[in-house]
Amino acid sequence: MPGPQRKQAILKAAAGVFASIGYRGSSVDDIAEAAGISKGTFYLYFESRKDAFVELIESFFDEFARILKENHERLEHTVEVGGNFLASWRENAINILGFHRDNPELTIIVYREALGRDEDFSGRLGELNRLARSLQREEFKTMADRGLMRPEDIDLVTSITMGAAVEVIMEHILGKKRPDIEGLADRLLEYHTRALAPSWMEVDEALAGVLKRPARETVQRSRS
Amino acid sequence: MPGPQRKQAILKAAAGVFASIGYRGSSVDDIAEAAGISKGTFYLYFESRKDAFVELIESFFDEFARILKENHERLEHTVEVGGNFLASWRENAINILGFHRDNPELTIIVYREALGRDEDFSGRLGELNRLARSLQREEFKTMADRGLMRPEDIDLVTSITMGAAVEVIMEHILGKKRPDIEGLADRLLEYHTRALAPSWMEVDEALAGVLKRPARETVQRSRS
Amino acid sequence: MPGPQRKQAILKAAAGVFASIGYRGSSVDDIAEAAGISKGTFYLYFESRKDAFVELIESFFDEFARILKENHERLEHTVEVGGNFLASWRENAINILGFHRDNPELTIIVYREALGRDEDFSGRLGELNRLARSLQREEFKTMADRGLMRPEDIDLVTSITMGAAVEVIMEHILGKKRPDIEGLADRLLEYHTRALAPSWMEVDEALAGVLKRPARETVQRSRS
Amino acid sequence: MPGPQRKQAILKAAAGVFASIGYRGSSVDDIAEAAGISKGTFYLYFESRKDAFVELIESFFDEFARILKENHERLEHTVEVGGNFLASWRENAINILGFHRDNPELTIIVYREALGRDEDFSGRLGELNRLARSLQREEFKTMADRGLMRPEDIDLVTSITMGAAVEVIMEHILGKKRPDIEGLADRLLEYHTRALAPSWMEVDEALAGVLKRPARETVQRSRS
DNA sequence: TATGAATGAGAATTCATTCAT
DNA sequence: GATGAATGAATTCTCATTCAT
Repeated sequence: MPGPQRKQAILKAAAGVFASIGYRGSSVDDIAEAAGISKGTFYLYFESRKDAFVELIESFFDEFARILKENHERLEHTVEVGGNFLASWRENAINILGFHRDNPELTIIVYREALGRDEDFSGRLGELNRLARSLQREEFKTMADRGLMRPEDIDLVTSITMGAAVEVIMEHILGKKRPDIEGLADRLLEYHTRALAPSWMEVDEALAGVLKRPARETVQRSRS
Repeated sequence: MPGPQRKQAILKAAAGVFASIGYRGSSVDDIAEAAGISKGTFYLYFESRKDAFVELIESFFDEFARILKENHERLEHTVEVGGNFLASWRENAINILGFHRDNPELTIIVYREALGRDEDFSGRLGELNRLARSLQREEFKTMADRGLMRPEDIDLVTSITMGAAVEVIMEHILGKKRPDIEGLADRLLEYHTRALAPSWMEVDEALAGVLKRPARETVQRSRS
Repeated sequence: MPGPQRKQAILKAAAGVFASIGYRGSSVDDIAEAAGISKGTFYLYFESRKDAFVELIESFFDEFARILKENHERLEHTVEVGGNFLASWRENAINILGFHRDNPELTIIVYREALGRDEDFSGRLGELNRLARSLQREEFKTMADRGLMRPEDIDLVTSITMGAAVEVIMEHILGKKRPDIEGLADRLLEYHTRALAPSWMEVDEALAGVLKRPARETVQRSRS
Repeated sequence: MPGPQRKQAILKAAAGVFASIGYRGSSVDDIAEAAGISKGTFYLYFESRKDAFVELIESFFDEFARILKENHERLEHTVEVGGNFLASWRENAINILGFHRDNPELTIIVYREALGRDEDFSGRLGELNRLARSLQREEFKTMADRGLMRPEDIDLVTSITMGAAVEVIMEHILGKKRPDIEGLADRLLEYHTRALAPSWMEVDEALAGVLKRPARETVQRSRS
């Protein structure tokens, strides 16, 4: 097996091991066994167990950061030119959910293991977290400035949407064979839109033009 | 120092150690030192390092489960008798946020460390998580059945509210000297209420009667 | 066994191991076995195998440096006040030979192992070597200035006397049950005195007043 | 590159590596890299790392032993026929110093590394050492028997001259760009001659006829 | 011949747990 | 009860050596 391919194979095996028994709970032996190689071989490709872990984290980081930035630019641009920002928002959500669906093991690793405060990689992840928060915050700021959302405490709203996203990813995407990414994006978008909509906005209408699976209730003018 | 009291002192020290350097990153030496005892003494009170960790988790579990059940009963009862369910919800939120504020170290331990899947305590925590979800789900079910919220995908809404809560706790309560529990509860309640309100509900009015710090926007009937 | 005593016992065992199979050839297992303890216990008293080695080296260094300085001062003082410098020289030699006789294992370690260029302790030993050379050089300088020795290349003479001393120590002291320190000192002193005596000096007479065992030949005015 | 030539090239590279980072500190990788070959190739020419080391030692041994024997025979013959034994001695010294100057890496290896008692090559070196000592001893014996030197403890004198030689080689030849072999031989010869000269010998005169650079002091008949 | 990926035995170090005092 | 010295199993990492290509 050619070098780089073997390295990828080991990384894949390592991702599985880290995801299932955790970084701290795993040993190089576990990884070597999972990859079907000897311990010595592992060290041909990585300097240390942590090295492999960091490489996984980094690859997640790089790709995720790229997506977040693209999303950010799309949304900012859409708002700027007066386009349909809900449609942009939805697309962003789909990108993010899809990315996690496509990287289930890294997702587990990053959201579980990497929260611990290990000198080395917790810094890297704090960085990722700060990046995500700051982009998200800016987006909300932009929307709030244009009157597209209620002038809520943006920091708190950021926490709410990010926490919700993480939990939805962990519970509704990981472990599902065929997660309905679009449906989840629709529901998240609807939820946050209703929560944040300024009073002038015709939410039902706005959503109707954007969601793939239309909002459930819309009507139900009951009580009247 | 009498036995049970000493045991509590050790647990307290252990909580500090686990919260600051993690379960896997800590040693019995660290705990013993933090508690001002010798390693041998630690083993007079606990069978193992994991034992102490599990006891901390358990105590968190027990207290939190009690709160969740009380909350659940209060809300169910309020809905049943046609009382102000938003007020109940708010009270519940305050209880939960307050509990975490009062147990910052255990909160860190549970939400960070315990996510890893160690055979032993991950089971216990999964249990807690399942309990919280199922109570929350039932509450939403009750509300949805009575038309108090849009008949959303209740499982997903549960994930959203729980994820949001966890993130808010981690970001806006832990590490703050004087977290504004009531304000946070108000904002969360408002957010979820707006997101979930059925079309007949006069959200602004309903919230006005419940929130300590009134919703910001309320008016802004713009566009008209 | 009390702590410091155990530490000394381990150091003693380590000295034996290092002396017999070398620093690089030895393992912590060897030392632990020689000391009759477990590997773990070794690490209660030393940070690493190197740590134990360095401690041995340092103790050798400190004691030897002390002796060298005392010797130096004695000789310089004797020369200054016009005393019997050969007697001082002899006393110095006895001190040095005696020190090595009393520390045979450290002697082996220092003169064999420590010559290799390990980043850590070779520096320490280079220091010791430089100290010995510079003191010796100064002594020769003083003697030469006073006309007490031929104005040879002092650096080379220093190498000769030091090399001779090391070899004599290794071959005639180490491994002997009862090395005759005084006899060896006599012979070395006689050798170097004859080699270095200026032409005015009555060597036989001068030595006769200093050596314990008188020079052998002295007479043998043969041939004439 | 033809086999034997390649083997020599590898040995040369190995000598450099052993001399600079030591036998025990070096790896087969280091040697292979220095030789510009792969690790596998190394094993085509040598059975093991130690094998290469032993071969270097052996070649040093063989050549050095040859020189020592030639020297020995020359000196013995000169003495036998009543020739100028000091001139022979000087020539011997030049041969030995020159040999070490021409093989600096092997010199370092042999005098530093090989002192450690590794089962395998320490035996070989002990042999070399014993050979050198016994030849030297015999030479002194011969000289003493003829009254050419004071009847000193020959074993001790052997240690003195050998130790001096080693130190002079290490300090005044290795690391110098153009060591003055003849000058060093002169000085050593003069030193030992003065130390060992029987009372009948006119040392200054005898040396004057042999040294390239005449003895420094010679005169300075002071005091008289 | 030459290669270099793969192996695995070995060495250092850590730390949970035991137990004699 | 309390101690802390001692233990040894577990883990990381290295590197001499092998062998399929």
